[in-house]
Amino acid sequence: MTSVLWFRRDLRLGDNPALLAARDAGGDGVLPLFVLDDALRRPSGAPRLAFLYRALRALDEAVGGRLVVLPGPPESVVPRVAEEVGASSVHVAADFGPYGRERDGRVEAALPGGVPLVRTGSPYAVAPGRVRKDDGTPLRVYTPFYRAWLRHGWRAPARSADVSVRWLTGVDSTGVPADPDLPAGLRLPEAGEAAALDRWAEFRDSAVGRYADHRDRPDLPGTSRLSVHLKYGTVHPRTLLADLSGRTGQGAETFRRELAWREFYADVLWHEPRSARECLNTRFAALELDSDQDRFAAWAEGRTGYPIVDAGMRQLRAEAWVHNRIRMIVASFLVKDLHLDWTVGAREFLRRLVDGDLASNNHGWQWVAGCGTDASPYHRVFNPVTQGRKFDPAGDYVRRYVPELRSVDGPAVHAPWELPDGPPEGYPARIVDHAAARAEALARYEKVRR
DNA sequence: TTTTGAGTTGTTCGA
DNA sequence: GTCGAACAACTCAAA
Repeated sequence: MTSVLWFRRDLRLGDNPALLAARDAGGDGVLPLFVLDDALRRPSGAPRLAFLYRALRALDEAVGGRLVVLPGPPESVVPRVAEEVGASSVHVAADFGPYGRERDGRVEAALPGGVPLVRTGSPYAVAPGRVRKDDGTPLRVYTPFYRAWLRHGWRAPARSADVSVRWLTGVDSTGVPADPDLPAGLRLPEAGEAAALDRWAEFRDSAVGRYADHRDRPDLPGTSRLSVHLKYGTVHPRTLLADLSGRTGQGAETFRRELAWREFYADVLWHEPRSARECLNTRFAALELDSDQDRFAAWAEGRTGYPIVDAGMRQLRAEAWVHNRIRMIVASFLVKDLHLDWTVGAREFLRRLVDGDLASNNHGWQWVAGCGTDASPYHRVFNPVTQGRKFDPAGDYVRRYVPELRSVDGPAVHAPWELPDGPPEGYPARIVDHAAARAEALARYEKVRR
């Protein structure tokens, strides 16, 4: 008996229940497969593709160079490979995204008779759809979800790292593609399972204790930087949660809540797949939007004249990653100051971010736009200067990414138009007046409210 | 069924 | 400079 283990976004061997299922079903060997699906490759930006390819190379090494990588539509590649090796089953970690669910349905239907697509585990500690209220309906507010999620609990990590699997060969592979062209100077985090575990160990042993205090500070290295590893499954959240269990303290608790946000948004998306592309709260379809391309370009290229916004958007292009606090600030600026459609900003993020995840990204944007799970406070408009002074108190973050402002010392960098000598040469003037833009946003939201 | 309490991440104004 | 209240109701969760 042989089986196929079809990797998707679970590019690791440790704590991998689908791997154990594949091994148990395929006593004579398991064929490790990755399908280069154009439907996923096309919308992913170069940073994400490069990271994916590097994670695949690490995985290939971990399976002794036997990873079969093939381009094409999964519904033709997977059945063909299954037939070629005479597999009696195909194993995956379940995918809960709108595209993945539909794709897996197609693959399932295309497999030869008697060969099941076996879904074991998921990229989440608790699979989307499992956490429910007593009456069986899903939760739409984060805090009650978090409590129910904790009550529900999760399995201990699967001990698959040391499991010996006989990896099959004999199927031709095109191999992992070369990295796409990356923006000059872009440095990506190291990919692969070992790198993920290293990163986690470093965070767990040093920064997690300070996480509650430092996680909001873009000028400090206070966050885990694990988002990209969770995105590609080079580490499973269950592994992190197990490691945290028994740890008291605000830092561990806050980090656990952040992991739960990821699970919450995946759950929301599972129940309402349309929320990937439109407001969860349909009333906001009537919100009056602008579509000024010049303003969008100024935002995307980091020349709005608001230092913290420009620093954030330049970091996005330079590093394919941005601190969450900064994501909120630049998102708020696009939505509330420029009155542009959140979906346009969400798409730009997904294209640029190495960790871009549909559920987390698009629901995060909806939180900022006020049309997602967070019910009401539409009057919450981020002030880019106040946010800068509060979360980048010395101005170090801004100066790191905006060279034109490096001559300005201290927090004065957050409002260069107030400098006695005026703003430094070369730094753009503000494209909008925040106070006026805020009033305009409140007026537009007020109309939708009724 | 009804009622009550609560809700990640904010800003501004006036005392 | 600091602090609390107002923003504006509304929806969701749970008793």
